[in-house]
Amino acid sequence: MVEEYVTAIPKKSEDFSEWYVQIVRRAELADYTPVKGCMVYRPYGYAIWELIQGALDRRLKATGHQNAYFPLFIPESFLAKEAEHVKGFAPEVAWVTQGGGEELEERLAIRPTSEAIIMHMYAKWVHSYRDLPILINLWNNVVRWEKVTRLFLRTTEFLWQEGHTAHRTSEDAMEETLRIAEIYRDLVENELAIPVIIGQKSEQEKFAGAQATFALEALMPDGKALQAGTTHFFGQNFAKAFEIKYLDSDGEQKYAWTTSWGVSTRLIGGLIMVHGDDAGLVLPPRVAPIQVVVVPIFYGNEQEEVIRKAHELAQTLVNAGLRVKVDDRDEYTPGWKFSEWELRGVPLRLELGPRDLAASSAILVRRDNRKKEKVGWDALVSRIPVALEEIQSSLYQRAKEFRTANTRRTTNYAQFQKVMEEQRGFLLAPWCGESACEDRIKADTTATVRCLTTDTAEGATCLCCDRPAAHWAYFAKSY
RNA sequence: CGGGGCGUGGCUCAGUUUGGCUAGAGCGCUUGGUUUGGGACCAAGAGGCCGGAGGUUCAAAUCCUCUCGCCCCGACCA
Repeated sequence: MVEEYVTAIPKKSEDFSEWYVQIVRRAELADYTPVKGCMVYRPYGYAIWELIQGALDRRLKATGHQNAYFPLFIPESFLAKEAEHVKGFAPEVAWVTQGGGEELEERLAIRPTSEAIIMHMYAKWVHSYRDLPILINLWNNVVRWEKVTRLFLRTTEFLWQEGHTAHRTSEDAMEETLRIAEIYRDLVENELAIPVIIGQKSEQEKFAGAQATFALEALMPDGKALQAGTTHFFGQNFAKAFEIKYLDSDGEQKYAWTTSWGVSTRLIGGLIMVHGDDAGLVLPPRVAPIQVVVVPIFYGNEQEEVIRKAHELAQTLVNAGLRVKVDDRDEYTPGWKFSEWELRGVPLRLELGPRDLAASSAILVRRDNRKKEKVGWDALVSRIPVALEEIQSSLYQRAKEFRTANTRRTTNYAQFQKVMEEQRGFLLAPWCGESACEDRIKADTTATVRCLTTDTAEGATCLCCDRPAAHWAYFAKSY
């Protein structure tokens, strides 16, 4: 049983939304601003983002991608070149109509995504098959005028990365689209400890302008799905709209094949929801800005010695490559600090007091299960990295077990509706692929097709009509 | 955008129904002292003009109008 030390936070199980907002603010991850729908990423929250960035950036560079930067403003006419794209994004674009006090001849979109400006530039850069592929990634911000916003999960402005690639063949582009999806899976499952399913989006749910969209979907504790990342295969849609043509080795002019893909700071929202508990945030060690907090416990005459030793042990851990903080403030009691660092999600706490000093050891406490362990000073450097890995893997396992327990298979529409109403979670069901059924399911249950599976649905009929099913699909309510 | 809820020191809230003197509490904050192994205690302090604008009134946190923001349920949305 988990004891409750922080009373001011609502219980996760009782008021999930309020719990979420409180964690974000009390752990100092983010705060509201005077601008509607816009949030500040506070240092502790931004540090998590930097760790996620680092982890993904390494993976992207290892697969040949390069970072670049493109402008914030996109001329309206560019956005309009790909018909589906503009139709999809126009309703949520913020426009700049004046500059330096003068009306602009053509208004500028504040990028909701950068396909338009990037495709324009790629058209200038690509002439020969030798110029392909182009593998560029951007770390930037985008603006989408959302009607309803939630800290990290959906904000008017948010931080993300958007990759944009151009290829010689359809196969190359599709391979890239799927490769990135697997890189995302690796990132989200292994760094953030959040299990995901990957699958293709339905026609209705795919990206505006894409031929195929693949998504990572994660299950949140309230039974709703969170789209954790997407990759898009554009075919030649954008290449044709923006005239990205090259001369192939056979002497023919051909259109390039393009992709784009992105993950955002929304991942941080997923982290909070999936791993947090009634005492606050629980961070997977690999993305924890502080992996170990050392709390010296001192009484009058031993204070100096305890603090000195705490810093000495901390330095040893830092030298071993760990992210460590010593909380030697004397205006707070140890108990207060325990609660505070639990609220902030630090994976391991190292307690060092007079008793430990006498025994040349320290008490190591896990955030995820509060188990305590006495560790000799000499063993800390070897024990702590192992303990961090144990936590990392335990968080992942726990999340995966939750998902397994909340993924159900059904072919019966009445049962589907009942489960979606009472338990939520992922529902695997056969679907004909027609948007009429998709619409009906949404109207009846508010659930949507999260993604399709590659499982064949031979012999099965659609969940809600008489047609033969085309796919098994994952359904869920979503964020 | 529709329906509902809520905006009062940093935080959580009372006060609003039935307008009335200097707007309250707990926590937090500052200073001093005692403490310190699960959010310590005592004492003395600082801090709000009641989300914003307008109106009614002798008098507005309280009534009316407009407006901004946050939360929830929908609609919408990579």
